Amino acid sequence: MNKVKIKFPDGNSREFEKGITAFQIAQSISERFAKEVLVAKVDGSVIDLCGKINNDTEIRFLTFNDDEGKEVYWHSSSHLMAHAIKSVYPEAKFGVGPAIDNGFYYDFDIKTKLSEEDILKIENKMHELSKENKTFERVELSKPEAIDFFEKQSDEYKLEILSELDESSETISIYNEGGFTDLCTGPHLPSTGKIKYVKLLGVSGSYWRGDENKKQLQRIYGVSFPKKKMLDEHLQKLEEAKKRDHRKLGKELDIFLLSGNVGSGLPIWLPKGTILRETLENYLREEQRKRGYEPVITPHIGNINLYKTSGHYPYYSDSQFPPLILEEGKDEYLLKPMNCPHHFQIYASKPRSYKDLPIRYTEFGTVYRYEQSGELTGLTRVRSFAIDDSHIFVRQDQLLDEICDVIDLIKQVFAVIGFKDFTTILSFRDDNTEKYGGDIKLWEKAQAELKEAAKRMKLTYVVEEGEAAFYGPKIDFVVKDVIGRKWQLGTVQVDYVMPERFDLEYTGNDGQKHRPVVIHRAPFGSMERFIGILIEHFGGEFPLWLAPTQAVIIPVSQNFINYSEQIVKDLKDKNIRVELDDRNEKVGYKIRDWELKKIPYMLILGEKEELSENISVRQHRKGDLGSFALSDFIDKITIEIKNKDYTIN
RNA sequence: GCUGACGUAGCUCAGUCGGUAGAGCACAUCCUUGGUAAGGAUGAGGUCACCGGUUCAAUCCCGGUCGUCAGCUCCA
Repeated sequence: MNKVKIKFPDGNSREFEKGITAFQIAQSISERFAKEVLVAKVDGSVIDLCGKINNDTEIRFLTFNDDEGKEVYWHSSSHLMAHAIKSVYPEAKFGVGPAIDNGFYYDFDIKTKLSEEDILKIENKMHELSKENKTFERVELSKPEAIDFFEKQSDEYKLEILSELDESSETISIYNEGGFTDLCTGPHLPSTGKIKYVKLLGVSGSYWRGDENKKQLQRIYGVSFPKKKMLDEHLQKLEEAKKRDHRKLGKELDIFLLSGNVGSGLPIWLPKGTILRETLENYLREEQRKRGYEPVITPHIGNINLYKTSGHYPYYSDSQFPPLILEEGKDEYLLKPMNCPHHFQIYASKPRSYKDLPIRYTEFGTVYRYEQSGELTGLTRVRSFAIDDSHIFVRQDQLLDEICDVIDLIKQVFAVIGFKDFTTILSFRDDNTEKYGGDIKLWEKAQAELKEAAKRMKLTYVVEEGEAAFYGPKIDFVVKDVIGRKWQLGTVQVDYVMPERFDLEYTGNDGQKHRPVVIHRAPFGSMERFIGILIEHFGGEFPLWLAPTQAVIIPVSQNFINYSEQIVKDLKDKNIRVELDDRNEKVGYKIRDWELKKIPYMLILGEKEELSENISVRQHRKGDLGSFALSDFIDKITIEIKNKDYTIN
């Protein structure tokens, strides 16, 4: 047979000469289409366009609009960047350079510490190389040939990767474009000329193989596009995102303060931020009350022995503030890094019956962790934070239902806020037994139960092994911040280990002592991180129920301050959070000011309003809504607050 | 913690190739009493992050510390 039958995504098929390249097939569709095409997908795997087709198959052509097409585009861009680096710094040795969610990076080892100007030089070089439009050529080698090749270049990192490849199961391939060769499985773009608009975004250090004991290489991040408009839009999006950054908005809207005089990573809640936080806390308190939780309050420090029992100390001493030592070895305290040991003391303070369970203690408990200085960012990673914590003590037969109820609560919290873009991760143990406490059989049980609960609650989740806490597996709810960093918010953790360590028990209906299981859970995760993300989620335009200031009264002139004060009083009586702007300024000036502060409603009061005993309402972003009777306005916003509406009209 | 960058008024930033600094906004006072995104005038505000060194002289150069930012690592 000299023909191959090719099936296309639209269901049609055609015959071609055997050995035809994917590119030629694309050309047969149209020259213009062939120009757009980057790679082809054949029988489920992505291949180079120069790949020959020798069997009957299905083919799909991928362009930059396909995720897999983008990935190849950015991967090839990273090769081109490496090429550019190599031509500016010939001694450069390369680590890895993959495509990532929004672009690509490459890790490499050179003596020069790169500056912004150096990056620009590399970027310009990339444009030059792209214009040469060299083809990417794939060459397959045996392992010894490949080792020989990279030894000649004394490319130690590539050799390390090679040494770990299994030659019997993997084809070793290298790609060459314009004299630059890299170890790579591909696939790649047909040629470098496809990479048209490149922006290198920054340089930083990164440990070889992600291991802090290994050498630190330099990493350049970049992004590239086939059209200028796409690059411009991307850069514009990055700029827009910066405006929503909670660190910027937190300052502008007087939500929180980070002061070096207090200490880094120790946020201070300003009056406006405190309203926001307490509103969220009260909402959760009310939900928890309905679900049978009991609030408790515990101290911020605890005897160090508590943490020796729990196993947190000394294994995590690196990430704790050092102990307060009153008498060496006898009287030492720790700023609490978590609330659980305190809550366990409450449980253990008297005998418990199986009839008492589940017991659900809850506390907005502030904990202190000595996070590495380089990790601190705004409110999302801090050294003191309040966990909306709860420890639920259950019997084995209650565990699954209880986990489901907790998931239900977390889902409800996220829905009320309007978080839709989150991922759920089942964090399980891996084979590294040293990292985890307790009996492996109990772990397997706990993991199975979490999985079962996730299924029952219809969560779409991924399993990540090795991400569990040392005392048990967990379900984490993860969201991204404005610059794409992922943060864990809500969490549910199943714990068979701590009850053992603290010797917790209850009397069963058989008269025997039994061990309860503990669920650690936090829907917000921490108030700090949650509100950090919340600020970015709303871009500072909080829904009415959360807005620290819900309405501002603006008298048209000083003559209407009396009337305004009367309206302020009426609104305050109805628990509306209202401010009076009695500054000696024009209306337009004040409106602009409060629009920038993103205040939901402004009430403009002048002669017209005073005579008719009405108010004029202006809504943030929407403008003038016209004249209302005060009582109608109060009714309207009371409903809006009660419903916790979050849609910005 | 590591690599790199940065730190000037409350905020956003300019500036000094070494001779102790400037704008806009905000703030205060006065004029103005104005109707849906900036009315006018005047004024006050800075140990140029901190500590050392070099120098006749340091905000500027050098070293250290602290803080911030990006990334890595870590995150009970």
